Amino acid sequence: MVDVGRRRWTPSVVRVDQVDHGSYVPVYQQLVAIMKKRIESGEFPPGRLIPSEKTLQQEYGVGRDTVRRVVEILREEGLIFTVPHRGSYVAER
Amino acid sequence: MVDVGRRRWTPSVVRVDQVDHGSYVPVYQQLVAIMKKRIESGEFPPGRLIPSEKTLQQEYGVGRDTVRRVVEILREEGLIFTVPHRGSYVAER
DNA sequence: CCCTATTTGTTCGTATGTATT
DNA sequence: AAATACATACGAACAAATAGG
Repeated sequence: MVDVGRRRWTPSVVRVDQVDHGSYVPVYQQLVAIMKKRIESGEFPPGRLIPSEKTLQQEYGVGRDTVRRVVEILREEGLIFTVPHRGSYVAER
Repeated sequence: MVDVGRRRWTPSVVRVDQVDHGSYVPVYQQLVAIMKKRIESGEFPPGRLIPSEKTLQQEYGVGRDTVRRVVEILREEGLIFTVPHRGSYVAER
């Protein structure tokens, strides 16, 4: 449970396994957090392909712009590496 | 473009045109002037693609809003023409 | 060799939010 | 109020590389 901020009503705390379009926190930042969790949880071990951009778009109901930004950030932080036209793999350790 | 001298092997010129965010002149107007100069100098001859919006954003450290306005002005003045999903080309003169 | 599907790369189109001057 | 400017976010179109049959 993480406080992602909200606009009008309560919880003030929500699950972060889905994106909240009404949050003050940008969608791409929420998705970065989600993907980090999925990677660190071991769901995607080192060497494993993460879902394609298209899959991620559908899974989270976000645009490609957003997904590509998320992937770019994960890559910059060294969590994954991308092979053009093949996909993005989880980096070692 | 300014002669910075002190170099045997040419370019002999270096781009010093950068946007001044502290100026009273709006950033978009500064960038319009810069791009006009780049086009008229022959850096981008007729038929040549000018840098993409994203590239321009990065090169000059400005927002997309600003870049799009610049491109729109150059287009209205007939210096370039834009092909959707391809880019903007320098017009024949 | 060819055809097709998948996937990332790149670009412009459009709209909204936020802040500052 | 209006202009300026950056950030976020969704679409759409097409290219190019890859893999498989």
